[in-house]
Amino acid sequence: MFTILSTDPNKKPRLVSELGGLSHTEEFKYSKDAEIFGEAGPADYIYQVIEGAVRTHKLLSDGRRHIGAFHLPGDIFGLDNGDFHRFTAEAIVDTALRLVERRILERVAKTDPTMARRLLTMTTANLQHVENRILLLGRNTARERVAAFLIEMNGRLTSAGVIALPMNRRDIADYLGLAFETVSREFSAFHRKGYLRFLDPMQRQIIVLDAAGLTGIAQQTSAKLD
Amino acid sequence: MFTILSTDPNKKPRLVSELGGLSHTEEFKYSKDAEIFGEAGPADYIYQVIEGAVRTHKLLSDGRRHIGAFHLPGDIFGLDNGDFHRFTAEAIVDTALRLVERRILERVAKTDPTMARRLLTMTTANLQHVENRILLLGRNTARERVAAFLIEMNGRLTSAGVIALPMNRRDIADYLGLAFETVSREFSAFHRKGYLRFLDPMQRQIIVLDAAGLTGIAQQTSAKLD
DNA sequence: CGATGACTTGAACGCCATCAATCGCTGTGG
DNA sequence: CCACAGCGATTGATGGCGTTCAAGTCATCG
Repeated sequence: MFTILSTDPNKKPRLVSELGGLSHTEEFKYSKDAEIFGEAGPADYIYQVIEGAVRTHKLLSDGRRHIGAFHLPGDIFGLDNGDFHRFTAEAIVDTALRLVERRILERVAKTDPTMARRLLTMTTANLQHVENRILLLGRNTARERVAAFLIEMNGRLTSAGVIALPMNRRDIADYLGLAFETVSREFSAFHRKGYLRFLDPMQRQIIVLDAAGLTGIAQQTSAKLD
Repeated sequence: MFTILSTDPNKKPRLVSELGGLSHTEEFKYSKDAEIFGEAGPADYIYQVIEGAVRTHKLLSDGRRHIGAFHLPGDIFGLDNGDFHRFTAEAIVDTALRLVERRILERVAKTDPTMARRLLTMTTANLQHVENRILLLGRNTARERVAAFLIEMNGRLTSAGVIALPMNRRDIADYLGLAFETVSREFSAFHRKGYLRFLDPMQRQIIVLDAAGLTGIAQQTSAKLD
């Protein structure tokens, strides 16, 4: 499932610094589609993406899937503030993660209000992300949702002006509460309008030619999804 | 807008006890539709409902309204963990609230990890509520949403077996992401099926005759909305 | 008693899900 | 090395659910 990589503490120290210079971080690698933790499983660690991408999801009783979030390099996830995870986490592509034991955080937070403050800040950021997504899912059309998604990704994983989507259309659909065909159709529509250019045949490498156009469509409900 | 009522610290002490025996709580009364605080206004207080009901909402640029939550007697709201509120809060009916100054909480939390822990717990509860609502709004039909709403309210504001809804159909619609006519139609459908009985002509006093039936419709996405 | 607001109900349209066909790329085994 | 299977994506056709527009009822209030 995963293999120990290293315990190098300063390859990408954002997590460590944000969480107060903790030692005892470990690195693991997960191959594509590997499960990182399961819904209702014990929440023993929190995670930071070093390389790759992660999706967290819930399965509904009728088989439908809800993707709660995509986690990209630098992002921290798995902080559920409970003994059990509320989502399942999987690697979207081959992924390297840094792990921190949750009980260490808990222990530190018990006596250190600064650490407690950091945990609260992270949870609040999480809450705001989810509140924004409620607006999107509750009130917006398919076109608006896809536009908002593209804007979000344009801000989060663009390198050299190119969005390199790690996830497939179905993942996006389950994130936006749409059928994957609808996502595909809206991508095509934006392409036809000249808002997007595709670089590869699978159309996951995307250049946003008209960000203002997309923003105009995504409108009100704020594109600040993280 | 509002009037000072009293500073009696032990009329409904849940907030006080949960937040660690703070003094300096005050009571205020708000009349129907009065604004308690505005979106992006300074978050100087947190609030507990003593009597009545409160809705928190956001307005979108095109006039659509999203209701984030209903707050009923005993509920605490306004804890945004930032300097500004992310929602507007209004009294749905004549309402009495207890107020606690946020800077007092902040000061206490700065040195007391237990208080910090309580704030985190409340924020996490908030987060879970919102996550459940995302499932509802992202993936469920109108029928399922209304059923889930009725189950939620049946758990939260039933007295003597009767749900006495303080909010109108439009409020419910904006909470569930539906048109108010659709809410009305689903209420009627449940009534026809024998799941509900209405006690008043405006049909806000409701007896749930078949909770299992409603639960069966609300299904998977968990009815535990608080 | 006319006006207003809350709610219900009907009719028609439109968005999006569903079902289905097709295309292109990738990888695998004969 | 090529045929074929399988996956990801696009595109088309169709139908249903929920919105929108509209009318009508009932209760409350000035």
